[in-house]
Amino acid sequence: MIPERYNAKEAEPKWQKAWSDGEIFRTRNDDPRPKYYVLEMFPYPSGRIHMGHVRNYAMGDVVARFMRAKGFNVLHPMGWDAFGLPAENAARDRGVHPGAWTYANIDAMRGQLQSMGLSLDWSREIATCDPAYYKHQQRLFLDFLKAGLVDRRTARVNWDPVDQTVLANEQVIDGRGWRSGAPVEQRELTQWFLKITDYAQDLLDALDRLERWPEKVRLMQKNWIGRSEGLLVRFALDPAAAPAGESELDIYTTRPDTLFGARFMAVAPDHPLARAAAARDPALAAFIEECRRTGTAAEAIETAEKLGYDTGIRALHPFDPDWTLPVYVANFILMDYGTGAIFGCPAHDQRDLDFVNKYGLGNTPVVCPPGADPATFAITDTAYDGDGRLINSRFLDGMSVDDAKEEVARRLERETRGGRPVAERRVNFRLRDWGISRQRYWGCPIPVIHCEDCGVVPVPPEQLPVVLPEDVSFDGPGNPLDRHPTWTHVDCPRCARPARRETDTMDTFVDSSWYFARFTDPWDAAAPTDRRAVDRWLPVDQYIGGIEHAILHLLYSRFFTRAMNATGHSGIADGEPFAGLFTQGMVVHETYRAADGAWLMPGEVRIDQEGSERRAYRLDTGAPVEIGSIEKMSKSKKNTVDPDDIIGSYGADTARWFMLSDSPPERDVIWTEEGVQGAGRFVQRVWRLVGEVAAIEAAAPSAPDHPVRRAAHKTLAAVEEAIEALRFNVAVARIYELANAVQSELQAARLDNAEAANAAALRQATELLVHLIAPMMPHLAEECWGALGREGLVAQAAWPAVERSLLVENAITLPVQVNGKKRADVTVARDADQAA
RNA sequence: GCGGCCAUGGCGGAAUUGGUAGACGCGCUAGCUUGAGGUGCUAGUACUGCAAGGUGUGGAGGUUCGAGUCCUCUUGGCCGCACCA
Repeated sequence: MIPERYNAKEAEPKWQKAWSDGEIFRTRNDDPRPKYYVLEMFPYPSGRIHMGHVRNYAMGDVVARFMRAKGFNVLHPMGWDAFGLPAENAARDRGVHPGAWTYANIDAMRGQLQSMGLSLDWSREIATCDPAYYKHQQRLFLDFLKAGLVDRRTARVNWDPVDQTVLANEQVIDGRGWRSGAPVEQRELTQWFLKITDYAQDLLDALDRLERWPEKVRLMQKNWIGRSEGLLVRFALDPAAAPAGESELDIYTTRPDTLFGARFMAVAPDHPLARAAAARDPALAAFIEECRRTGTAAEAIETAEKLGYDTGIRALHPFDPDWTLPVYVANFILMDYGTGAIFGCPAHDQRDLDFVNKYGLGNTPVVCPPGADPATFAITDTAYDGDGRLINSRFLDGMSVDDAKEEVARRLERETRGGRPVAERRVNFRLRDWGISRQRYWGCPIPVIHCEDCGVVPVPPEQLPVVLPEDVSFDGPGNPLDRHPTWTHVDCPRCARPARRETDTMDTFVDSSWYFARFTDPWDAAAPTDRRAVDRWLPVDQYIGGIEHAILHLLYSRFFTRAMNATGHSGIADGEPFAGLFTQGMVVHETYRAADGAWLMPGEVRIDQEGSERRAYRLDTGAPVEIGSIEKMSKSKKNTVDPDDIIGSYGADTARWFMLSDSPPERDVIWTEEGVQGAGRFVQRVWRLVGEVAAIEAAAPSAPDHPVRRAAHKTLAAVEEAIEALRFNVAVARIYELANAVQSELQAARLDNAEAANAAALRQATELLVHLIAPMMPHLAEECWGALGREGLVAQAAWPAVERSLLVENAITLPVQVNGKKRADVTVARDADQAA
């Protein structure tokens, strides 16, 4: 006897236990079936999962369960991106050790994920803060060091004054720290770098081959790598005014064609020539100091005037030694792009034009736009950067921009000064090396030792891991490791004399740059990876996560797999970690605001539908509440919904189903109470249908081409296609259609007094329906599977095969159009040969 | 400023990729049923019109027998980068 209502609260833990007891999601590396690796970005253990996680993991689980049913050996693991600053903040604010805080959070979140019924192989669980994990990361670091992929150098770095740490360029957003939001300062520090620029060209080229990546992400990475082709030109300096030892100024330009439009030279405030000149000119030194203070914040840059200081140094034009150009130090020249120096051509570069207009240096147009009169063409406030014919440029006159570029390059390449060519063609990248030093405690220690005599000495591999000390205090500012009384003191592995441990830890993005590789054999204690496992499993076939990692994590990981290939830790084809990438949209929700302006949580308001009007009232006082805009769920706007509450009241299947329905997965999904209720109604409707179908006696075999069988197989084909394309909302809609078809047929059958052929067809269609919902609502599917009298677990059942013959209609209805308007339908019988 | 994406009913969206626009869900309307745990069922729901019909995928053109889909221009919204020489 089947109870009337489906009880998710009882059913879900029951099936979760059945899956777990049967170890049916445990993946073996020696399984001979074709592999499929599906991975969702692992979470930071903040303490609670949020709806974004539910959406992300629901999608991944559909793919995992579907591919498993399709006969693949599916790897679907989960872990924790467990190092990071919030743990230290918790330690400081609440006096709990970062490790204890982190592991408590992991335990809580693991329980939440398990309540979602995800088909994860928990035996492969890893946490990046576990010495058993970061030990291997330290090993990778040492091997990268040996291979020349690590650099230690003094560099001007982004310093976050609030978090008291260095940030990578990628972690500075609009001139502010990505976590603290504080304006970033520039500081000179000795830092560890991973030489991602070694792979700039390859990282760029391979993007074109990542066909299953969103175009948007590929483009963002392309722009971030920022390749340009140009000319490095060595300008001679007028010896009369040059500082001692300085005879040349190297500039990089992508517009050598405009060389005859040059009006000035400019160098960055940090440029060696600027420093040399400042040494003999206190006013210049003061100007440079002023530039430094302006900072790099977006607002500062936008409002900043172009400022320059004439050093008195003069550069000689490469085509005319009698033509001298003043050398300025200018605040808008970046030291870390090109050579940190430019030649200014005001007529064809807006920044240069702004600059000359301020300092009265004038301009000479050298490119005449098509249609303009070369005799009268003049530039005043707007630089012209388009195509055209060269003018005022001696031997270049009349040439196109491209021809002129080529001509200048050809001539200057041939000329030499001091045994070197005056110019060289250069490919330049915007991408900088990845600074990984962080002055924090809760991160992976960089495994090197500083010895006064031997310099920087790597920790011998057999001494790994360098484990974080437990007894640290978070009272003072800066890095607690620096203040540790004993941990820093260590003997030099080379000369055995007292030495000092490196106290910088690695950027947490290092941790997440190879975890997907570790999942392939997380038990290996001897090495970061087992070559057979990692080469077999990687690349990840389908990676799913948020667009916010379009550059940071996804670029670093692409670098890491290349570096691992180079150091023998992997042999991944093309060096690419993720063959397929999907970036899912956010979960958004209405906001509610009380009369006093305070935000209210969804649980604090009651929504009334008054005709077509929706009105909100406070639950406690009944006072009217303003319904605000729909925004990303956030604590500050209080428009969050707790997954625990939803799973507790509706069940995980309802939450999963709603997350997958409604919006296309790459777009934002609006979480609504009505929508969840709709999903909950469907759960009950499926259960009722299954119950009624199961109760009907199927006396005779089904007519093979019964309409409901036809509908079921059409749906099967459509859902399969939709899941493969990750179009879960379409798959959901097709399943609704099938449920409607089954329900109609059931009613028809009841009216016919349960005609036998219908009953068998109905049963088959209903079984297909259960197969179809299984990847999305796995618990309900198991319950229905049993109710239909099927043995075993639907989670282990093979995906049904589409009967192709049922997809072809015997009769075709054709619209008859006249002048593009439908005027009639004509139904014709399909040719029997074609129908087969 | 540069680059990209998007635009379809009251809402989220679908459209076999150039072939009946609005599937499916939400909401709403009417009726029946149920009556204490998120009911169920039936019918309707792009706009306009009593109807036949007409109009309709942000706007304007174009290609085509046929355009939500392709091309050109344009408007609005969202996102990324941004003194990159």
